[in-house]
This record gives sequence, C-alpha cells and structure tokens, in this order.
Amino acid sequence: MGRAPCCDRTKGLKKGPWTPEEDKLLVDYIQANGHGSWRLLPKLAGLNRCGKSCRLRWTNYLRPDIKRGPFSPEEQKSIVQLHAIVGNKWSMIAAQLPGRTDNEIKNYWNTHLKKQLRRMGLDEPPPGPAAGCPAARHMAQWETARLEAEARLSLLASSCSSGATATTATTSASSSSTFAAGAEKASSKPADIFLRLWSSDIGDSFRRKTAAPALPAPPVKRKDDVVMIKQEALALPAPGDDSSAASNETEVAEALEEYQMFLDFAGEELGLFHGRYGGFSLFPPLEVLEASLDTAF
DNA sequence: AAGGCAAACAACCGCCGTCGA
DNA sequence: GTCGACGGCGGTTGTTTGCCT
Repeated sequence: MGRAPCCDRTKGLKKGPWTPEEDKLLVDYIQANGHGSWRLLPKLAGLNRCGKSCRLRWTNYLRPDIKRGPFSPEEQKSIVQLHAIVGNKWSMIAAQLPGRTDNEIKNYWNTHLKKQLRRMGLDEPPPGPAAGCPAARHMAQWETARLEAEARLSLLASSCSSGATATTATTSASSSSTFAAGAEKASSKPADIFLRLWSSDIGDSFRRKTAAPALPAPPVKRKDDVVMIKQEALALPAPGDDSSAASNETEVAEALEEYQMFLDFAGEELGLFHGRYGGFSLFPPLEVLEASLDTAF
C-alpha cells in the first residue's frame, strides 16, 4: 500500500538548510509544549516546514542530549564491532552510543570507517543478494550463538570472581530470556562487551529476530579443557546446603559443557569463514577463545 | 586568486511497521 | 479485517567546506 507524501508540496513549504531563527522556534516550542504530533507541530510553532523535517531536525541536531564533536576511538571501535554484528541497523548502533544519532553514525560510517576498513583490506561482503545468502544467514546465526556463549562466560566469571554461586547463570541455560534476566540480576553493570550486548536492545533483538540454530550435538574436542574448567568451577565454595550444592554442580557442569559446544562449533565455523572476508572474522580465533577461558577462570 | 575535486555533513525521500478508528 | 495516520528507519541526494593544482 502506497501512501501520500507527508508534506503537501503545493503549499510551498520550505526545504533545505535550517536557519537559526527556525531552530529557535522549534526548540522553544518543544521545550514549552513537547513535540506532540509532528504533523501539527510546524503550524503550532509557526514554522513553514513539514512535520517530518521538524522531527528530523530535532532528533538529529537540536535535541539537548546530543553529543557533538569527533568520535572517540572507543566509539569508533564500538561502531565497527556493532556494525559487524547488526549491519546497517543504525538506530540499534546509536542506541549503544549515548548522545550519538543514527544519522550521525551512518554518515560517519559511510565517510570514514568504510574507507578505513577498505584500506585495511577488511572490506564488507558485497551488498545485494549475497546478504541473504545462506552463508551470511548462517554466520548471523552463529554470531548470535557466540554472543550468548560469551555472555554466559562473562556471567560465570563475574559470579565466580565475586564469590557468588554460578547458579544464577546456569539455571536458565535453556532459556535465553531468563538468562538475560539472570545476567541483569547478577550484575547491575555487566562485566564486558559481550554481556552488555546480550543484555542490550541488540541482544534482545537477536533473541527475537534470529533464532539460534538448533545445535546438533558435536563431539567435544577439547575434553581436557572442559574437565579442568568444571573442576575449577566446582571447587568454588557453594553457599547453601549440600543438596543445593549438588544441584549447582550439575547446573554448572551443564552450562560449561554447553559453552564448550558453542566454542567448538564456532571454531569449526571460523575455519569455514576465515578466508572469506580477508581474514576479518566475526569469530575470534580458537586461541583467543581459549585465552578468554583462561583469563575468566 | 580561481577553478576543480573530494570529503563531510545536513537534510530529504520513500518504504515499513504499528496503532487506532 | 481494512484503511489511513503517524513515527521510525535506512538509503540517497544536495550543499558546504577544505585542499590541491
């Protein structure tokens, strides 16, 4: 179903750059009355603009919480990481960067980061049909799985290091949503980027839009590692009585085994994709995953 | 100094999803 | 269930700015 343009062009509404006077009218009106209906706003505020133009001007430029100025290295890094995960979902990326607008991030990506990555030989996969190819979808699914796995590891690590039981992280191993809730409960300030991501709108969006693949049960390759991790995790003092401790042991063991499955399977997928994007992969090399296990425990 | 060019950024356009009548 | 209004989003375009020759 098509729809009529939001602005009646026959009325000679002004287009193009905004003047300081127009900005002032818009800011004054919104600060006094809120924006209400954007369609009615221009008339009420005395502006000869269409409502859509007013909304864009406000959200992208005039809003008081907008942070202007150059992107910090941390912000750049976040944008690259988030773009690798969610693609051109600028609003989702902007939601993770307080004070930055989707338009600003989009422009910054197109004018700076895209070129930087290209120069570094980290070009994007070709746009168009390839984006919907099975390999790309497969990759997105695995990224979802990896995020959850990393988040679980983060939660386990934070729970262990704080002396708390790992129960919170593990009782919900079969449920992403309860896991996310558990993660939030376990730490008001999530431990790292993966946990923050998983607890964020992005993680939520993944959980809703991209169902994690139904994992076949792959053979656990690095059994020694799992055993070692289990032993170390289980050696931690578990508060509560003995029966709950036994239950905790099982849950911890299950969670760790599940995480190991993620790692092993992702590692295999890494090998599959590693050369595809010039060595730039969403999946960290297996050694890095192993290192993260080492540092976490 | 002037013209050409590319980079950067603001703003527009059109599509989509949601909501209420 | 259908339709229209609305806001949001991503892609694209237009304008400005700065650099180079």
